[in-house]
Amino acid sequence: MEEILLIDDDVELCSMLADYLGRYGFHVSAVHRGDTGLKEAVKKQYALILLDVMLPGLDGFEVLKRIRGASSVNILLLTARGEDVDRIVGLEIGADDYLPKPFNPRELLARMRAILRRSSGAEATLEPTLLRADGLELNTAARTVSQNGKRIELTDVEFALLESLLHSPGKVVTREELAEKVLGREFHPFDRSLDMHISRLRRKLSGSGTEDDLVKTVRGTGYQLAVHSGASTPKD
Amino acid sequence: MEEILLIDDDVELCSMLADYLGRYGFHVSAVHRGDTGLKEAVKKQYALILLDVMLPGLDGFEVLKRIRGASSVNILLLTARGEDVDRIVGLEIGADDYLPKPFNPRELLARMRAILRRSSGAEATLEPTLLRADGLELNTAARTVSQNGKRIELTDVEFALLESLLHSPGKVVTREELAEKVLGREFHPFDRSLDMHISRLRRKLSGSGTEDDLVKTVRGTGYQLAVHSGASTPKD
DNA sequence: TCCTACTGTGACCATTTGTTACATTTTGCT
DNA sequence: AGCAAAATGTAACAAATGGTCACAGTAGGA
Repeated sequence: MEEILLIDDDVELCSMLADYLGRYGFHVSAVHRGDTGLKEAVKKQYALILLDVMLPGLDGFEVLKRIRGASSVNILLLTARGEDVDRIVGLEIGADDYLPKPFNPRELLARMRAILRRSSGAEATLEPTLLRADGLELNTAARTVSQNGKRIELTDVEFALLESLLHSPGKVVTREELAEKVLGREFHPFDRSLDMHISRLRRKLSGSGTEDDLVKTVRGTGYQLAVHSGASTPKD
Repeated sequence: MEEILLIDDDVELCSMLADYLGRYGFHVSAVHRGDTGLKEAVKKQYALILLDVMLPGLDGFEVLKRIRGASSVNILLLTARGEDVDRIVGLEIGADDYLPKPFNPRELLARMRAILRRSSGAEATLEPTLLRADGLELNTAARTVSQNGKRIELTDVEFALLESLLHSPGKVVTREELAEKVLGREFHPFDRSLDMHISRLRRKLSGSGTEDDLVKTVRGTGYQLAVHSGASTPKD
């Protein structure tokens, strides 16, 4: 059931829409003031917000702007009586679409679906690419790494290295594999640069006092990310 | 070569625009009266009609209405006075877009292209195409960008650059790709202009203090737009 | 015409990455 | 155990890569 927030001071319209949209699989929460609407909009994660322009408490445009400052939730603007100026400004401020009042509920439904279709498609690119193990967290989308909540700055090679290790925590990753994935070239027995990068990575990760070292060497084979706490991401 | 019909009584403006647009691959036919404009509009199939509102012979709105009666050709309205009334009425009658005079030829070009793009594609609505991530919002229809609700002014190259990155937030885009899409040429290893544009773009985006920089460098490969607040990753 | 904004280029600098050399550890052998 | 060879760790330096300043060229607008 998709959660919809309806911000409109017309109580009767609200209940009518809640009823209508309810029949099509939407759950509508309605508030009738701009300020409370804004609060609600940022508090909860709605699939879509229907926002009227003429509002008591806080103007609809203002609400729109402030929501946009905090979130990229879908917003469909409802403009009071044919005021097309509103449409224009609304679109430029960042509404996903607009609908002039009075509107046909059917058309509203169609537009809502269009917006949701678009955004669900786009969402596929926003995969939550988090790799975790043992207090380590690597976010490939944000390209950040933190250890026990503390941010760690890594260079690109170090990042790729940790990413490869974190892909299968506890498993040994061969030098050959690492060379290919991290350095993008074949491994040569006398190439020491991998060792260097491991060394640098270790220095940046805390708990590098010989024992408890997160990155363990497997002599003759490769490296492995030590896993102490059982909580990890089963990826294979 | 796209055929454009320009209906405007300002002869000088007409020749200036014909010249300007000609340089961008449009062929502009100009007429200076409403009635002759109407005739021309229905006689031939134009890709787009630029229609001034204040016209001798026949009022611009009237022309618009009558053209619409016979054809669904693209129409961009040029409003003489900045009076919003014009805009409103124009859109309600059925113009695809409007542009208040005096306008920047560049903006006209951008809007013309937007209309043509829309009409050649499937949709013919006024829906904006919004690309978002992490407080950033890029509106390809209005050609605007804002960050956390605040408008940001970008040059064409910067806009194209951000657009390319925003197409796949959190993913690395190679230099080769960017060079082709943004600069329209092949990437040459010693070409530093991409770097410059990235640099300039970063400066305009807030949060450019090394860390949490929205535009991340992936050494040896390209760039990536960092996504921190994945809309799909609720922390609780 | 001048003025302005945008784009591209060369130069210079900081950071990252690779290499060499040497220290240290491990392993195998006697 | 003692020793040598092999593997790994790391410091120091060199090379590559990217960031940005400053300037030049260009195009558009006044």
